[in-house]
Amino acid sequence: MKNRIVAILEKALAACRRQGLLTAAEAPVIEVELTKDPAHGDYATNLAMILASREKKNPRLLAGMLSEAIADTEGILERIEIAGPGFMNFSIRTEVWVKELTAVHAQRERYGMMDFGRGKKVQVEFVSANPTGPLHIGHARGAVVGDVLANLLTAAGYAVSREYYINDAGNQMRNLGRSLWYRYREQMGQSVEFPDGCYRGDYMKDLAARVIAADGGAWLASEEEAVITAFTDYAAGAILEGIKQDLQAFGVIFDCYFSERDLYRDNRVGRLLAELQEKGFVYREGETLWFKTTAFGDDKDRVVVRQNGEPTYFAADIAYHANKYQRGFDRVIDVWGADHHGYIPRLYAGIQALDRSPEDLKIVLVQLVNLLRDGKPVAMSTRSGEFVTLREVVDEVGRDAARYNFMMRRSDSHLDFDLELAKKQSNENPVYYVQYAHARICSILRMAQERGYRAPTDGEAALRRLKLSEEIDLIKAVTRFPEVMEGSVKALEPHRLTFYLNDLAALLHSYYNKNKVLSEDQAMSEARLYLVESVRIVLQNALKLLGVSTPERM
RNA sequence: GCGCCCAUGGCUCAGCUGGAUAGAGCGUCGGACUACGAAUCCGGAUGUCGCAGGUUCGAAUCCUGCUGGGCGCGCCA
Repeated sequence: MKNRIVAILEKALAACRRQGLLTAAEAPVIEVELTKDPAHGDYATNLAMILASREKKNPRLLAGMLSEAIADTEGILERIEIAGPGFMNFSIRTEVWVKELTAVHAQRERYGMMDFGRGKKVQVEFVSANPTGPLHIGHARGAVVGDVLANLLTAAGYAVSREYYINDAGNQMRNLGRSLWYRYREQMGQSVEFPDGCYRGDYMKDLAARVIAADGGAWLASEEEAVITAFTDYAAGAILEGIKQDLQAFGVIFDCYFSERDLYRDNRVGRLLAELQEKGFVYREGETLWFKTTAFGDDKDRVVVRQNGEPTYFAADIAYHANKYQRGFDRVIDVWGADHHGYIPRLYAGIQALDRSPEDLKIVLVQLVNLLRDGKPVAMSTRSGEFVTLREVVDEVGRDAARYNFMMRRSDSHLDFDLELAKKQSNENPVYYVQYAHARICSILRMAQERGYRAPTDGEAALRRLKLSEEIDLIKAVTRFPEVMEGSVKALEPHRLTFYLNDLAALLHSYYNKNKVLSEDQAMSEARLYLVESVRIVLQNALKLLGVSTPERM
């Protein structure tokens, strides 16, 4: 609908320019928005005020001129009003709103889906937690953000791949193997002192027990270095397997798990560094290799190969991103914890040295979750083993409530997650408000079937009965869905969906309480069935994108 | 010290990239079930959009400077 107004305005604008009524060199971008106040009609544009400054003319006069030039060939406009400093307010005819619903019914589960992605390959990389322990509640937020972003991009017509980067090549991995080694010895009856940096959670005890169950004390006889290497692989593999299962229970399924070790396997890191050195972005200082990130706006240059000859994490990350583009992704989205923000300029420098545009990389920052229990902060640390796992959250709060909760704030704002509150208040959780609206409609549909009522199939005649202001408001909300989708995808802001859903559910509940859908008047009932069914379709489509279920009964 | 993010009713947060009288939820006060489901609805109260300037027809939104909070500044990952 918005686009139709824009199109009408474009024609009017062009007409005015042809007639020499407008003289400025370039035509402005036309912006049309939904009005907040019904007194301002349905849509409004500030076009005349934008023109006013360019043309040096009175905005209200310009608005009048544009209004004269408008040719409403489709007959969708009830009236145009000029208001305030020069707004043009458009009121859409009621029948036109009602007719919009036919698109919802025609497209059903495709309603709101778009194709502007044009099949371009996009990769969303998220979670990417080191396999040193189970995922905890902090990872859960990133998991949902990444997953829903991927859903949104898919819905916009992109070819999306979900990827998990496994940082399995650093010192942390070695610590993991060593931690298991100490636990193992402890359980074999030796007295051990755990060095700093060890992972001490219960899951390590379980792993040690599994090793003992399989091999007994056989490892005690082996040389320590060899044991640690073997234990590292074993622990990382087992933990990663657990992570995959936890993610699956949370409704998150990756297309690809990419191992950092693979980057070293055929010397991709080394070859990449050589290439960058050739291009002049890498220089040597003694044994150390530096990347000239300052050439791309970073504060200082960064080391890519240490004095001891080992490449840094950063070096591997450049190689990793080079690899992403080599795999044909036109656009790469990384979802990171906000504590990594200082790393952003570095990575942008990296991809630009590879001749990629900064446009090809988008980093979405997710603020860490502030975990509370009864209002008091809970300290979390993977190493000490004190944390609430993703699995526990899913089991206790439920998948739907957990996912919806994480989607209720912009990803870059802090999020308090109170465990007791989430559990205790599960019945008052906003997710149920939305799901209840869906279940309610399903209930009406069941009742309608019993009475032998059917929503009209093409139904334009029958739909003329929908003319209450609550009905038009509901239709407006329903048909706004594609616009919400588009904005949400383009801004990479999935939280907009939950706010929209809340609005839509509120209108539905309000309408339900005020007006009976099913009555003695069959034609009226059927028209209203058509309306609530369209609400249901949109609720379902949006909830599906969030990975939240749509119960027919609750 | 330098950099990034944040500051909006009592609390938690939106505010569609500069629009008209700043909105929700929770909480609070008062109402609505012989009803298609009360996990719902209806109504009331609550604001110097951190402070001070600036940009313009117009600022919660953009710029500058303060104040207060979070995070980051490794040849860790």
